[in-house]
Amino acid sequence: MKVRFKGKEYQAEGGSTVLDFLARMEGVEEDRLIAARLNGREVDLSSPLEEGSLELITWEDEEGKEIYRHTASHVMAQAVMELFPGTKLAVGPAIKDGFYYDFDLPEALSPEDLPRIEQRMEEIVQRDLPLRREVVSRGEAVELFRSLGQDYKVELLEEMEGEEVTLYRQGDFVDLCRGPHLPSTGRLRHFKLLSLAGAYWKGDETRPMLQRIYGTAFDKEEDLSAYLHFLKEAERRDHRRLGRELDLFSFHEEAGPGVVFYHPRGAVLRGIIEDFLKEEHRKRGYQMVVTPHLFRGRLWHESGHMDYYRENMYVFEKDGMEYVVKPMNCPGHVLIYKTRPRSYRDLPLKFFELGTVYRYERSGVLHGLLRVRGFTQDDAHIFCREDQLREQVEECLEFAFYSLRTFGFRDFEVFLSTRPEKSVGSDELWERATFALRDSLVELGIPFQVDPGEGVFYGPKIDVKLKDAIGRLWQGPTVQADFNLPERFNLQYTGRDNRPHRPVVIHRVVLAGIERFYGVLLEHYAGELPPWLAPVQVVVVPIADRHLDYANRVREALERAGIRVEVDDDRETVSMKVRRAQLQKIPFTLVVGDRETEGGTVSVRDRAGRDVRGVPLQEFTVKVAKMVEERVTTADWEG
RNA sequence: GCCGGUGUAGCUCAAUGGUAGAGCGUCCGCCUUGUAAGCGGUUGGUUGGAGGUUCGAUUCCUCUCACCGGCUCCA
Repeated sequence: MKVRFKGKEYQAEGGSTVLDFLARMEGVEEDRLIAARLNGREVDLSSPLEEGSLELITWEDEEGKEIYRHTASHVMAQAVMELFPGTKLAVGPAIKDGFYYDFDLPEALSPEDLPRIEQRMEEIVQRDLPLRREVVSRGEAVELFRSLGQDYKVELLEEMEGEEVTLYRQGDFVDLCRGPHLPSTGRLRHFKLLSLAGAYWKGDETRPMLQRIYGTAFDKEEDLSAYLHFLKEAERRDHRRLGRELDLFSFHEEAGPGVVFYHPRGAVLRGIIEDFLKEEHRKRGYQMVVTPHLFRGRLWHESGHMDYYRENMYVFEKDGMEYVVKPMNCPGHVLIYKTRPRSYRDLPLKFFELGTVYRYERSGVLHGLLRVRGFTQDDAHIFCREDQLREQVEECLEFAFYSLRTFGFRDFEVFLSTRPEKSVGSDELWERATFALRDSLVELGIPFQVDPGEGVFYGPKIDVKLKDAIGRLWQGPTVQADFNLPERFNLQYTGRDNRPHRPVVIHRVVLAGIERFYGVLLEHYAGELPPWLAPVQVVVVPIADRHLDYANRVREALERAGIRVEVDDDRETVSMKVRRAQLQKIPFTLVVGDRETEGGTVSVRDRAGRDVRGVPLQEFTVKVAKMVEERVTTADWEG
């Protein structure tokens, strides 16, 4: 039979396996092979060869990593079964950067068990057990897993369609699995178990809680250590730690979870972000508004929030009246819209607010600044005609990208989220809104993915996710088209025809929740904020007491140029003061002693430790002021 | 909310049922200092909170709060 491989056609014998064939091919390293793609299907190396086209799957392919890690999850499952007899297996897929397996265990695992399990995995690797694929009828499989007491597998089988299923066996271990897999457990090289977690069976909180073990596996040792290094790096950048170390913000048990206290330095950074937003919105024709935090419940019934969002709202009663702490700003903006008749000539009308909202979040989900209960959005509502929708959405997206780039983010991923199950409004309205968003993205040439069912209850949305310095994605701007809100509140404008018309509302945020953005920003820069964002931009270090006067003159000169500067006048050594400034991640440290005092200069040390002496004060001031003005994203003194 | 873990001085962490400790920090001296820790002393704790077991609890048990890793949810 004929087999096509890498553009050439080969004659192959019947009855041979994929591996038999590949092993004979030029440039194929047998022990690097993971699986193969035969006529478009992913198959095991041990599969029988068929006529058609054959492609390699190696570690370099995404599928290769997946298969490799999926096998790792089977090895882990076998290890757990051996160590904890009676364990019931749930599911164990490969995920981004690793794998997990969910178990129903007779006892609770503790982190100390992970090394034991890892060790047993090593042994299984040593045994070099072949992974054998087996095709059986669904009935047989049900019988097998029932006899093994594997109830979850039985449940999975009962929900599956088709009459045949595949099993994979390695030694005594058997699992229901589509495959493919590595040819044998001996092929698994570098792996590590990372953490333990609870997880509901099928992600359903009404179903049993299982124990999940997360791990990762790599082909090469250096890739594993690079990944472990990445995890360390993420920990080093943890904004919660930076917030404490840099004295930016805190949380307090006595104040309740999920509400942030910004310290003086932290408030400076927040102020810079807010000033940026106010200025940019003003430039783009937004009108700033301010609305209260507390409304009567009535408004939220009208808006639909009480029906669709109540579990997230703080609702209480006073004087027999229902009140709501606002979880969103839209109803407030609508009230302002409705204070007078609007003409088509007023549109688009763009109301912007740094609106602080409170949303009840379940206690287990709170996470530093990234997930809080009280936060401020750079929220705007654009009231426009339907024919202006696309152009307005495009403007929003451009605004968002401009802002993110200014703050130093370069890479983005864009998602279009469609109608969720729990939602208001007719199919027709949803369709129109969804198409408007899609068209804007297409018009701007922005690549995007569709996220089905992930829209908000009142409309579809575009989400922009930003990639940080170490490649993690974070939720950023969103733009939502809403035909429902205008309907509910009976919003109108007078058209050219002197008749009432219904406007469309666009909800959009640029940096989104300021708290979340703040946290992401800290992690992105690992606390080493560029000069325009750094709460303290310069620390002046006088060498001895006699240099204090000059240090203060330097400070005043810098302050006159609008630079945020402090003098470290503690009676400490220069080394100590430099160290403190470095640990505080201050962009520039100026050491001043006799030479500087005489010459009217400063010694500049930047965060990277570069040290340039004898810089004229004037030159330093101008250069830093320029860095701030230009909002550069680094703080290197030279280069 | 659920599963697991953790809560000891401002921070990082010791103390396995028998009087709660270290380093750093704070404060006070001395040193007047040239680019990431000068020296000495001092201060600091209802061991997250409440209850229980015990002659005795940081340690064991129950409840509760907060935090951490996840699940679910989400800006």
